[in-house]
Amino acid sequence: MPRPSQPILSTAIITTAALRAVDAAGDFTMPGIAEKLGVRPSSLYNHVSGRAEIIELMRGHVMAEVSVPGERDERWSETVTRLAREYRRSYAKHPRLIPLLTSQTVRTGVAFAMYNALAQAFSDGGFTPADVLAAITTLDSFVLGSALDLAAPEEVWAQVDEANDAMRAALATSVPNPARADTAFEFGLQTLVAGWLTQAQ
Amino acid sequence: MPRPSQPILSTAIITTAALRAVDAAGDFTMPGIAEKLGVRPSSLYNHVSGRAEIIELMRGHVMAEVSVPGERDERWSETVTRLAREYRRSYAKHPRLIPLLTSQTVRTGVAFAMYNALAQAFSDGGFTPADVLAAITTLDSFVLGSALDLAAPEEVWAQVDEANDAMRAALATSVPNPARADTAFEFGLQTLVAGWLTQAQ
DNA sequence: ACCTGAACACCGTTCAAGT
DNA sequence: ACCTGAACACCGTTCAAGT
Repeated sequence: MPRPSQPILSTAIITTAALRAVDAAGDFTMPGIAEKLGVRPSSLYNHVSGRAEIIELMRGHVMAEVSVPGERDERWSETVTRLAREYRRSYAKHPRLIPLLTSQTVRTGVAFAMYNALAQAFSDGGFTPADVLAAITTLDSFVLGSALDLAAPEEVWAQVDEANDAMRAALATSVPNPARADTAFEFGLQTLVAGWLTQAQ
Repeated sequence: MPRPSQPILSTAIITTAALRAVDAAGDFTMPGIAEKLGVRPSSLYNHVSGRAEIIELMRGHVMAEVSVPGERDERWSETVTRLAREYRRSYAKHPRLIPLLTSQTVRTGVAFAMYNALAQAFSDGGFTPADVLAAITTLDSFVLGSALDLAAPEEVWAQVDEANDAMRAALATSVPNPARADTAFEFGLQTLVAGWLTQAQ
């Protein structure tokens, strides 16, 4: 059947298949998702330009899940906190995707609604435009780094024999992922917000 | 010449060649570095188990450049600041390597001296063991995320037409990488330290 | 111990051929 | 417009053969 009357593929279908493969195996291949979709690898090129575009489609899919709240009656720092949690939560749904996204950082499209909301919040907090940009970048780095932590294996903090007393005590408190990663993210977010509140006076 | 009396290769030589390729092209291949070294791809396997080990060797090379200071007469927060800068500086030497390191986060070996020093500093600051672990994880996420930012292309903050007023003003302050990334890192580090000082009372 | 040469399975991508 | 089949260049890895 060279060409069905009804198209079998679409960018959405390809994106979903690729995301499923990444969730399951940590990576995807063109032949792999083609097989899952009952199609030949070359068929994919009728809908996407190549592997790179599929990665960008997955990035867009994740970003589209970030819901940016409208105006609310709350302090700017509470807005930042909520946006940060929401941002990270969308990454957390597909932890193994994050490493694939890091080879090319792109801040465009859907995500811009969130950047705008963050800019407004920091601006409300009294930050100068230059500091607004720096603060957003900080949050971005922190959220991305934290998301990478989610995909990390259990034994990230091994090598206890090399630890000093302070580090050994810290390691003794550790619990399995993703609970540890969650706790660490919340603590770090509190640190950042406390810092911004200080900087904003 | 099937086998020279003096070995041509070593893990160090292979690591350096791979690092050079990553710096230049953002990636490396087995045939690629073999050619640079005037050798056949299969020869590499006499010294490394494969591509994955070469990546770990590069990680080790970068981590080995992190110099951890001995005891000094300074506040714990100053120790943390200095370690964070040093940590990030070692990453910054090979920005394009960072994406290759993110598919598998490992905190072992050489880096442990730094983690120990950080644990001691936060412990001196009065943090509980659980919070020490969280604080180190926060710093780790932030430094890694910031390092990724270094490898980002210039037009990371494009799409100005979608920006609201606050975001537009922030973008107007932007300067080329890596100056922007440097500024953002320093601002973020100040935020974190201010936050930790607040949390530590 | 260490480099070579040949081989294998696999990948991403292209493109003319079909409907 | 969209799927197929064949083809290409390339990759990572293995392994017997050489010294």
